[in-house]
Amino acid sequence: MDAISSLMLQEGWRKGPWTALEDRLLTEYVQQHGEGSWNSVAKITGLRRSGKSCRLRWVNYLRPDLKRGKITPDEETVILQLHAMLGNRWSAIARCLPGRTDNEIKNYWRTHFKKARPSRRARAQLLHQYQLQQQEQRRQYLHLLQQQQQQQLMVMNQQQSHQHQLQLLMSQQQQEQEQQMSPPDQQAVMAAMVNNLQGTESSCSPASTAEHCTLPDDDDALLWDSLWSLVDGDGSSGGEY
DNA sequence: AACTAAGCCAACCGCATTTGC
DNA sequence: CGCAAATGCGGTTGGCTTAGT
Repeated sequence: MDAISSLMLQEGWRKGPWTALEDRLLTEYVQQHGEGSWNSVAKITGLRRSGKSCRLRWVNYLRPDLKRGKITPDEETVILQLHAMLGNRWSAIARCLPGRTDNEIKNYWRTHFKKARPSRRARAQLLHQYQLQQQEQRRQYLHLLQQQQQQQLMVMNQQQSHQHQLQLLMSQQQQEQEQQMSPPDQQAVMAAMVNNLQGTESSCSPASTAEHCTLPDDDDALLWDSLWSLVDGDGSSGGEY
């Protein structure tokens, strides 16, 4: 362990507002080493800031591509629309607004659009309403799930009967061919049948069904958000208390 | 002028996820 | 595969500024 590291461990990390010198050291570090490896900033530059703190300072304040100044009406519209769709997924919203940070958007939304904290009684009422709403939404979700499972079942049944038909045709074809047809003809017939089958299945094949009917595994929250906005109709129900 | 409340924003904290070993 | 470290994310806090009384 070098002298700087042991000193930092003894004295602990610096907190609070960043000074111009600290900003300069961090900026120079990023210019030389690129973004990332934030924990080595302190070791290399002597900054007494944690990696987390350095990353935050860079991402929210020092990055050269940041847009300064107030949020424009256009940006505000985007924020509102995306928040209605995504909820409090500030980083996802920020990715759609180049030059704006998740922190900036979060702060903007909270100061401009977040509802004032209601009274205790109002909160109790809201909680009750929310619980009822959740029950209803779960019920609707389960209903959708059932519908989806039924659809998948139908598709599987269809496939099975297609396969059965195919097997029948193939055995018939084999018998006929053994009696009269030449190999090239058989191949052509088989190809036609497979094509035919694929054509009927193309709109509801297992793969495409899975792709269209299920939602991304990695994003269960999105599933609920989507369902909620469907159920809500106006899509503006992202109540946050 | 002094005080207070509200608005605003930078920074911190804790937790979740990703990555490297 | 399991663990620790690094990174990312959303919620919260604290302090400065401004507007209102």
